[in-house]
Amino acid sequence: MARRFTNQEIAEIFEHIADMLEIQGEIPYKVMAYRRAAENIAALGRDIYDLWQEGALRTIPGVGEAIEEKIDQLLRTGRLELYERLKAEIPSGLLEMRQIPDMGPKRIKTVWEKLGITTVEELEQAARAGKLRDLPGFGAKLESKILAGIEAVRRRKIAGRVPLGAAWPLAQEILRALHEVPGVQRLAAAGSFRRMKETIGDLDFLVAAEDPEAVMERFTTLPIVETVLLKGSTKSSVRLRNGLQADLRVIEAARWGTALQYFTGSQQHNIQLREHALRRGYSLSEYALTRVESGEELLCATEEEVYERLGLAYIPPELREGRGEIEAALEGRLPRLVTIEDLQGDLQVHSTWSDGQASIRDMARAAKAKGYRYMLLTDHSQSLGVARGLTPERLREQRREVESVNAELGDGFRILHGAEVEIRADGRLDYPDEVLASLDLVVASVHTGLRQDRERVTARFLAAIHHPHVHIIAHPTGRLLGEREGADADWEAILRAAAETGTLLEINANPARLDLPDALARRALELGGYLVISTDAHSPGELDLIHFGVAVARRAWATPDRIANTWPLERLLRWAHEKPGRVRRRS
DNA sequence: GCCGTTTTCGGCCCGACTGTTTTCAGTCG
Repeated sequence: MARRFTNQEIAEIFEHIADMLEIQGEIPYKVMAYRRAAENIAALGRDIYDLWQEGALRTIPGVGEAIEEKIDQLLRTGRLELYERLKAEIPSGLLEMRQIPDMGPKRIKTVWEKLGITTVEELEQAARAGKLRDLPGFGAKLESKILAGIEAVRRRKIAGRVPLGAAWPLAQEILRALHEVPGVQRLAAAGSFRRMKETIGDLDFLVAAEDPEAVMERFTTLPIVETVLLKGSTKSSVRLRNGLQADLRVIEAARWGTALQYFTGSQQHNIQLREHALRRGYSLSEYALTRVESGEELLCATEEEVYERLGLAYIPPELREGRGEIEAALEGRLPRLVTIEDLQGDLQVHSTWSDGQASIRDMARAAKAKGYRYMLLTDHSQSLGVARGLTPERLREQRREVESVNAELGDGFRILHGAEVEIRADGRLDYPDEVLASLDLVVASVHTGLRQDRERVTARFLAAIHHPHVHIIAHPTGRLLGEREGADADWEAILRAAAETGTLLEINANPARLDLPDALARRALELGGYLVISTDAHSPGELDLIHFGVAVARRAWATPDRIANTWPLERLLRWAHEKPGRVRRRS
């Protein structure tokens, strides 16, 4: 049997195919088709093998007859003829050149054909020897830019995508600085940052101002700017010291709506929106909606106007990924997305009883101050030694403190006594059933053995989900963004079992995790499941991370009703206490 | 290569900036 590919690996193969076809000079639309298919496969909430077996590959947007056949060939035989052929034809060094700024497919093809250059090293030598400048479309300036680009790539001065949480403080710093510039009328961070995507490729800022010069000047001379990549009259790009690129566009306030819409993206959403506009007789750009027939410009000062004039309900930024949101807006079936104000409590909070940094009282006061009605205390269970997990005896002692703080805080807020219980390597839980039964709510999670094989990991999760006293599965995949992949498991089976047993799946709001990922969260909802959004706070300040989790839920199209910590306490507890009945019915 | 309340063929979003150019190609988003 052919080896198993992940969705990610298959997406990468099509991405490489697109790069190689592009260098070969294939028509751009074909290249775009492979890229789009790759993007949608990477963002799939389902295992592509399941779709393959169901004969449903064509339900993936951008997958038609030809690409379906190629996926089938790959999954059946473990090889893809087209891919192997292209790899034989196109030296791999040419693909590496794509990372160098200003080296696109045409220029790569030129140096390859005219000078026989096939590696970055050869490109560097040719540039140093002044051999590039005489090529058609090249010149002395471009030659030195290419050399600088090679150097930047080598010294890893060019960052790939960074986790949203890492980009957050940088964006705030830049926003603060731009806010101080005189004459700035409106200001926003756009792009994938505004869409709250889990990783950010670059930072995009939009400013409305009378005098673009002053804003551009301030932006390009910020202390955290390493180099200015380009600076025009309405657009500047810089590379920040950490390697992240930041772009700024300045426009007049009257065009704010179209500009913000354009700059927020995503590219796929914009393409689809602009196609939709054309069908309705408008050409849409960042400047205006233009009637195609008369050339008349309609200026939109707000995004709401843009969508309204196109006959669409307003589409929140988190949904703008080209995954059906325009059709939904057209038919008036966009979900009413969950907001931070909908939340009534935080369902994963630690204290100094295990590895937290604050007392139960301090955590509870902070939670109450946020307007919550409840908080689930979830210190670690005994086997997690590194986190000073609690023995059953300590857990009983802790209950007394919970009761005393509850009495102190009075009505209107309640600390629920719970625990974050290890799902052990054999699938059993880290406390005996009678201990679990004594808790208000039980959160179960995996911290060790994430690298077990797929069948074993899946079995562990299923065992926990079918346990009558487990109510929430925390940070399910165990991934750490930019550091560690999530566990390899049959997520479809896990999400389905969770939905059937009414086991809640956590969206962990910590920006290092964001787990469940948005695609799996959306699939969980499709399967009829319910989620919670929790911070996993280890200090009072970390309760504020909740907005990252809300963003993931919104990107998963979640309505408030499907997020269990929007429920009143009584409903939440009733739901939990009904679980043993649901488990029995299913087994 | 994908896709369809203009189409199963003929379209496929729109614009800024740079450098190499006498009017535009390439890259990028």
